[in-house]
Amino acid sequence: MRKINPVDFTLATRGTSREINRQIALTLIRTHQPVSRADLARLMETNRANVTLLINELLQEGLVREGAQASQKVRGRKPTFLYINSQKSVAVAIDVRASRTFLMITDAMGKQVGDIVSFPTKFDPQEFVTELGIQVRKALLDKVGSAECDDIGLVIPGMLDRKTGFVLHAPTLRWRNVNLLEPLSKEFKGTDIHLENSGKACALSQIWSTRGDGLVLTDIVYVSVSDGVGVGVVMNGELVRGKHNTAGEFGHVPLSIDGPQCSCGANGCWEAYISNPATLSRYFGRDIAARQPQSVDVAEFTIEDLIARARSNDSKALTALHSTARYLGLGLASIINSVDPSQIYIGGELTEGWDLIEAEVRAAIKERALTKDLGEVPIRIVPAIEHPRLRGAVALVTARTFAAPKVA
Amino acid sequence: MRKINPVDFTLATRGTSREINRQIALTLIRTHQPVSRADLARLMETNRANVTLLINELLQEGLVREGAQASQKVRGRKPTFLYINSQKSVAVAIDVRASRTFLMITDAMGKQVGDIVSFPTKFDPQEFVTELGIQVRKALLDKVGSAECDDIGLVIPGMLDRKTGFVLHAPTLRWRNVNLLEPLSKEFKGTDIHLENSGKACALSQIWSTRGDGLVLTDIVYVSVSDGVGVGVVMNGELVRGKHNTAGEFGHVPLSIDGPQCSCGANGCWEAYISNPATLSRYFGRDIAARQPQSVDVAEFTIEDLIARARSNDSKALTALHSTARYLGLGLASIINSVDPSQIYIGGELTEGWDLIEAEVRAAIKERALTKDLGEVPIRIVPAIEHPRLRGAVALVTARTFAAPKVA
DNA sequence: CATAATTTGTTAAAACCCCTAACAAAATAG
DNA sequence: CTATTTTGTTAGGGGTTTTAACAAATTATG
Repeated sequence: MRKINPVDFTLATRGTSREINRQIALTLIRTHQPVSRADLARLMETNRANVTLLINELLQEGLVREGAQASQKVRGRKPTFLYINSQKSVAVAIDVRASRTFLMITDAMGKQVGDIVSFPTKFDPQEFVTELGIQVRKALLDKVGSAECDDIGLVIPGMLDRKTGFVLHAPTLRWRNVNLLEPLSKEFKGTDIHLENSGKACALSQIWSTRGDGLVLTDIVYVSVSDGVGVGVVMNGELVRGKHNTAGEFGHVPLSIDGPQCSCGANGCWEAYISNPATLSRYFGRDIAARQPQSVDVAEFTIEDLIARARSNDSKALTALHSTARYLGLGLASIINSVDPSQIYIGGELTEGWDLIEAEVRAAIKERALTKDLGEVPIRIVPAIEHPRLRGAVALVTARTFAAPKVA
Repeated sequence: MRKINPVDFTLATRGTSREINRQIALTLIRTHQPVSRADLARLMETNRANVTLLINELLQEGLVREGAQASQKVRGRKPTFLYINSQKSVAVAIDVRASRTFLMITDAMGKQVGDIVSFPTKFDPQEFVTELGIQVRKALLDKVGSAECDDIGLVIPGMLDRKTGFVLHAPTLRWRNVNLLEPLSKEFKGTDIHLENSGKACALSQIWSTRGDGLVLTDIVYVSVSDGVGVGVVMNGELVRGKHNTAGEFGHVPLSIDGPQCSCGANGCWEAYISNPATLSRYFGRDIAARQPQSVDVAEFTIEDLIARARSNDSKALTALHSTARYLGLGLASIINSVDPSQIYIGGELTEGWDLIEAEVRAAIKERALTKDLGEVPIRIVPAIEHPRLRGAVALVTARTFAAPKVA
């Protein structure tokens, strides 16, 4: 039950029905492929005639392709299978982080092409874009034989204004009010560029992922625990961006307003309890607020090292992790009580020690969850190997081609 | 950019375009009335022919009526004005509270008919429904001359399952797992009954209200401070309900996990700092957790009394209010950081002393808001005289008739 | 005051789309 | 080989937007 916006609506025209059904057909081919026209007609609960017309249009546009005829055991004419034409376009997914920038080439379906490449992130925005241009073109030539691509999805760990393409604030990159879209558009002429905060993009990628095709969730939360804490929320099948595209900053909701100081200036933010630096500080007995600005090139003791020590019976390490686990759970309870999601996804280095902390996390959640149901929200760990942020960057692109048309 | 749900979508049929444009026309008549067909054609950026056809249908259904011809100063044929036919149906809005139950008769536009009546709330669900039936029919006979109504919108201060119509937990009513929909359906045969949590309904009513017709907000938060703290969130023009319809419980997000005990059992919930009992306890120096179960019929010292004392230079009262103001702002900051709304609405008895606390609230918000924009979110006070919960109950009904059709 | 100009609202026909029904194509069962 | 079944296409009916033309109604103007 959405309200129609009386100053920004979309009238239905002669082509609207076609547009809607076209996207539904695309969605169903994407989630059910390989699939025949007759199958689609059954899935869509319409007639084959309608499907034929829809598919002819999609074939002509090159969005869909026909495959080999299937052999089935029942009698009757063999169906011709349909697939999303993944050769239709080439996209580049880019994950910008403080240490390195990662990139990956994908086809129109968002399937990875070739391996992931990475390079050190340059902190000067202009230099960064120039370097990115070189690396992207090199990767494209390597993997698809042409330096051209149709779409770029880029995620950064920070807040940004999607209308202007400005990075408002990315603490770890030390970017503030940086116009990123303009130089990118100049560097990559003729390609559509989609920017998003990495936490939001990760949340997007989870509702757009096609694994476990039966399961369809429209209300989920993605929590990324790393140097900071990023959160993305999807409600009613749509990413929650808020008025300034800064929604989802649960990382700065306090556990205790008198708690340790956070990098944002306030006290007792969730992030100040559970970020990797917070956990490490707890282990070393340091004051979190007093920590030096991180030097990127110096190999430091990492959270992975801490987890390793905890596994080899370093009781101090395990205690530090358990503290983090408890605070993680208490903060998750706030998210759960306020958002009531169907599922929570957790990413970040911390998840490699999930078996050590799961019980603590769950106990803390139940301690504050308002109802039994809320206390039992399923939590799925997203391992680093799945490259969730790159998947998020991909989702920025795929969402465009498969999303529901704007109507009413 | 909403994802199409591949297991629950709505195909466009022959009538879909009409359905969409019909609702758009209704919405525009509602927000711009009185309005002519020619005006509508301009607003909708379509031709007058299309509007004529749409309106003819709406006239026949009785949803729209023609008014007098307007005299305008330009030359040309006089336009005939169109209006929403508010006599089309009768609705009853019901606000159930621990002390009393309020009800109001409205027309199809949601306009109040007659005055608001109230009666003591019976705590036994069956008795409550029986009493409600008597009162509603009496009010209907009084105000519209017939005991029949088309829709009932009912809000309660608690969590409920909208699918089954069960009240999961309404602390102040002492209802737990009460089947409310079934006895209501029996009592009011042939009328559509819409139940909702009062905080959510209040949020709904704010996006559906037509005052200040230019202003259209799609991301708002309603915070109700009373015996407890209720919050409703609207994102992307749609109410956020979550998986179990329990989303929005920001009242139980902690300010300090070691803070005072809350009625929910956890410690340091926002509600435990800013609810009316919390403020009163602070004034009397009582421990909040130790307070006796409230006896309803005993006239107690209320928050209004406290505000009155603060106005007459009772410094202790003012201090208590200022503390509440600060905690209110700190909690609002959490909501602002996580939701990034265009506007926040605050209702409840506390708002009668808003002039005394506004500065403190704003300062506390800015203290924790992540960006300058977020610190400056507009806040609008909803005075009790507007009867926000009854307005919310009305919105449950009006939203149905004017909402965008489900498509794709 | 007659006529031109302008605006509103309606009607007829064209274009587009879904939907039913019939049919051709292609495969299996008997 | 024939009947049966399934797939995919084509033709026509009905609903909807859209264009174009027109009647109705009012004001401006010479």
